[in-house]
Amino acid sequence: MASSNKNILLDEQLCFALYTANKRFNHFYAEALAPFKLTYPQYITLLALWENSPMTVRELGSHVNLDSGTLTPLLKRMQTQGWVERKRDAADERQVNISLSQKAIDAKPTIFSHVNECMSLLGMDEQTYNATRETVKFAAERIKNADPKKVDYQGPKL
Amino acid sequence: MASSNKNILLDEQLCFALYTANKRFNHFYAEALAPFKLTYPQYITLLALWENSPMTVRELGSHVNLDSGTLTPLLKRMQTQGWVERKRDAADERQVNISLSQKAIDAKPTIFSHVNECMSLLGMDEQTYNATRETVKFAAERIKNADPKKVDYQGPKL
DNA sequence: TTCTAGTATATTGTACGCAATTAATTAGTT
DNA sequence: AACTAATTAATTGCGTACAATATACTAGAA
Repeated sequence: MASSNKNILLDEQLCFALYTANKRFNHFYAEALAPFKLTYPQYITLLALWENSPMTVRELGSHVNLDSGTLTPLLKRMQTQGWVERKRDAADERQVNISLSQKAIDAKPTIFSHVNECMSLLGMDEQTYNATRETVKFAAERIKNADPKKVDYQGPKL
Repeated sequence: MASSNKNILLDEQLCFALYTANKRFNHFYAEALAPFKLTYPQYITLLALWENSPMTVRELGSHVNLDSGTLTPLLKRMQTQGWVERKRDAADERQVNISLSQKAIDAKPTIFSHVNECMSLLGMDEQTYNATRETVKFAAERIKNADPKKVDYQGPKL
């Protein structure tokens, strides 16, 4: 199987465009969420819980694509800040149920309206926004289904 | 100024699509680069250096969008692995010049052909790939120019 | 030349992100 | 009931990211 000898330039890489865009969004949300002392991963955790609370750590992780290694300390910090509550399930003590606190329930409209106002700064109309999101989702789906292990590396060991 | 009351759903957020796509790409490259024991940020550092070596830490950082807080330890690890060399500039001892090692120069074609083979697994034709990249770059540019600090938060302190 | 302002890198502290392992609990088999 | 396999969280270890600070050096003004 002949391999491509094509040159690889940083600014032409889709991965680098995504990497950069993601970091910019992180910075954007860090500022937008600063009044609430929330980080971006904490915010998407709240988004998931606002849609469905309570959830087990595993369920929550399947929504935000994070495992317990990330979620356990994150949720402990959110509990300390009063956003969520963590309770072992009485029926199945392996599970921990994560539920919204009253503070989180009350803050939802305030946070939504502030984030929506910040988002309007992007100056993207709804169609462009949706089209961009679907394009990114399409790429994400392709990446998900690609497994580099299928390409066995035969070259020298470096 | 009336703020939008629009609901915010996780799966409709562009930020979350980018966040997910970026993590998938990270995983993809982790596997693709495993034979070379390179992480993704180390790989883009090499890409920048293959285009232009040597560079100071600051110059390198402006290409990959990372500051010394990230680059200094990353470059030390890459030096330990034999990918780069770090030398204080004789003329201006504040600067540290980062240059490719012989190993990195030699490995370039091998890594390029292996990464290109892995990329072919995505099954994206060149036009789709380029269009997707430009769409993401366009969004990144918009985000860059938006400053949430311009939206002053008037609500209750949480 | 000496003081000061500016610049480049390094360090510190906090928070992810994830692979790998561990510990606790539950379910299934005999 | 006793043993085994599977499941769920928590923990550990490593590597980013980045704000804020510290340190070392250079350049410019008086």
